[in-house]
Amino acid sequence: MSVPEAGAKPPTSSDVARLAGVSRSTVSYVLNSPPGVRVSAQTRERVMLAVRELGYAPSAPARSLRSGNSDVVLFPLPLQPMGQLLEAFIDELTEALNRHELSLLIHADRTSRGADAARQWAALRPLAVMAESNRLTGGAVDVLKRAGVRAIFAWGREEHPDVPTAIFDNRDTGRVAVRHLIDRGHRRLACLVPSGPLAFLGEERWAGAQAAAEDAGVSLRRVDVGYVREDVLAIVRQWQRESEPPTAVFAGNDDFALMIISALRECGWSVPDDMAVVGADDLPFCDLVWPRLTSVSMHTRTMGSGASDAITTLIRGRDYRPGGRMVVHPRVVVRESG
Amino acid sequence: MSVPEAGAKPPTSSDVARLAGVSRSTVSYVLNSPPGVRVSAQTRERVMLAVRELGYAPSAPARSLRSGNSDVVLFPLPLQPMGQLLEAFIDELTEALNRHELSLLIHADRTSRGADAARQWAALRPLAVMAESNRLTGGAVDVLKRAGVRAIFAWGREEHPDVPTAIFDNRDTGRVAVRHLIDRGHRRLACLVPSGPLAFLGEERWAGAQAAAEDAGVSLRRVDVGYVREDVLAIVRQWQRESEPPTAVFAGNDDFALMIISALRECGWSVPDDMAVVGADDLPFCDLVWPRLTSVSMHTRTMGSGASDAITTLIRGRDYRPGGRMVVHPRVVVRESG
DNA sequence: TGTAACGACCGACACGTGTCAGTAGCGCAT
DNA sequence: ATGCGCTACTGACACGTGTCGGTCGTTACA
Repeated sequence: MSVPEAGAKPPTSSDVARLAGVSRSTVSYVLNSPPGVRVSAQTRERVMLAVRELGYAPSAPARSLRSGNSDVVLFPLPLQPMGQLLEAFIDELTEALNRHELSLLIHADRTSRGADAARQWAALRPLAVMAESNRLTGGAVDVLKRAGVRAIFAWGREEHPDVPTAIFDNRDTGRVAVRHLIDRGHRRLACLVPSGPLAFLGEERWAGAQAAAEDAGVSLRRVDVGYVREDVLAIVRQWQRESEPPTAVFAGNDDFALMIISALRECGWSVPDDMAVVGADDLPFCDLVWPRLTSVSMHTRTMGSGASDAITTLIRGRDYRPGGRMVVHPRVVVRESG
Repeated sequence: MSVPEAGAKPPTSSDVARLAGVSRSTVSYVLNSPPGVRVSAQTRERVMLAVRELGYAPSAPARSLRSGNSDVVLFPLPLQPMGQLLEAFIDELTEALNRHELSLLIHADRTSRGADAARQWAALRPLAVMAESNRLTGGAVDVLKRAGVRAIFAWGREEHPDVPTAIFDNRDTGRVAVRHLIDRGHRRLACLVPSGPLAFLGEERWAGAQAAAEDAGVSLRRVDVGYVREDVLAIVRQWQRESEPPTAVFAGNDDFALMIISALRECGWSVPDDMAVVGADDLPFCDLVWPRLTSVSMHTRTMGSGASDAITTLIRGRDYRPGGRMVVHPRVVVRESG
């Protein structure tokens, strides 16, 4: 067994056939064992031996050229903004797909969208594509369908008009958070709306929070705030000067919940007695701080396997029926802070 | 322009050629414009029009079958444990590779390793593979080399014997943290060693911390601790009963730093006056809490572009020379907590 | 008028695989 | 002796692409 050089030419099934003293077709039959084909035990063994000897791996490009598509589920992912939230989702999706002999491929590019992006994705001839909803615009779906992609899914905050969408509706997040606080008896509420790269998240959560407050006839004030500690401290100082400050705050996300709790204690207020605080995202540290942080969780893990089911169904049976609407229902994980 | 069905057969360059009234070769020349080939402007335009009309995207499998390899840099990634730390690294790597017309593909499978895994990766015929060091065992490297992979890299905590490795040495992390505390004048130190899924990280950081303390002749105690809040509280209570408790603690990671700061204040101690605290990983919340959290940062972003440079160098020029050793030097980001 | 050079395009091949149709060998019933 | 069915295998084709060599028409020059 000679030492291979990097960049060498890969061994082909012809090499294996030659070494095993059989035809190339036989090699293919041994490796794929299609229904209704018999190969004698000793031939099979000779082939497998040659495979191992050469370190042969069938060329995925060639197979998918031949078969028309691959075993790839493509997940174009902008890693930047959604990192923590999507991790469990991807994790579960991966495992579920692996169980079906499919492999998840995460294509990490953040730049392209629309038809251009679709052409890039289509070039890989994947079985399925699960893309962010707002990147599937301007004919992107058509390009993918034309390219033979069997299942097209969207995920994100907006439902896609033509494609089943896994909806992370952040209005719901705001809604359940505020409803929880109202159920706890609070009547004067505040909602932090963070600026910065994830501002859109804050806006949506605010919208849901506002709706919930209106429904219940409870006062809710909007507080815009930058992603720095001093802003949060200023807000608390302001509240301290008021005669009727809020008694509970939905912080918009866990980072801000952490900040505002720190700020409150810095100013001598206690949580949750003087002020209840609810975060969102259910990050790991929610369980690790004093007081433990009540937060809104999207059980994205469950959703991962759900998405996998949908994908495999669409791939196997070929009735492609848009309109399935998977909504992630957020729920409040009640801890000590509110 | 008819409505395409999902699962349709993708258009080929022959379709484009037919529609444009030229030969297939001409289509290929228009799309790739190889050196020394001329195509008239009007022909070119007719072809491009047909391309758009059909939504044609050249089949990546077919191209890489023809050319022998793809434009893919494969990154087999177990998303689970390293999430936050790797995010910036991947982010930067993606952008750097995109600049070279290469695309990063993250293959999310956690199960396989060694030669089996290598065969799976090799099947894609990628240009380069950047895998976790401890998965490149048992002939995996040979399989990849045999499969024509031009550049093989490892990343992780151990240097790979045969392959350039990007080393995240967590002993260094412990070392710089403790050295920082010593420089600040502390002489009685503690180091938290977390249990749980990331225990190995804690062990390495502890090893480095211990070495730094020994070098300086300073006392450092090891404190094993579970990933729950109560353990941390118990530790602080224990310290309060001692006559000469530590004056500074390296918490092992940012989560524990957060916990121990909370616990300390719960018990009436102030940070950093009564106890200095240093975390590690430099998570986003370090800047958002009171007091701001001093932490050890690995500037993985820089490393991403470094890795990209190495990869492209190895791919373009074909002199493959193992032994390059990229070490990520951690550095202390000094804030208020210690 | 002959021919050389050149621009613009085309035909044919190879890449590695899966699979269909076919064949050689053999036992067995007619 | 002939035909049939079965096992175990092989030969040949198609998948979609990039590229080499070749051809056809036009222009330039002697």
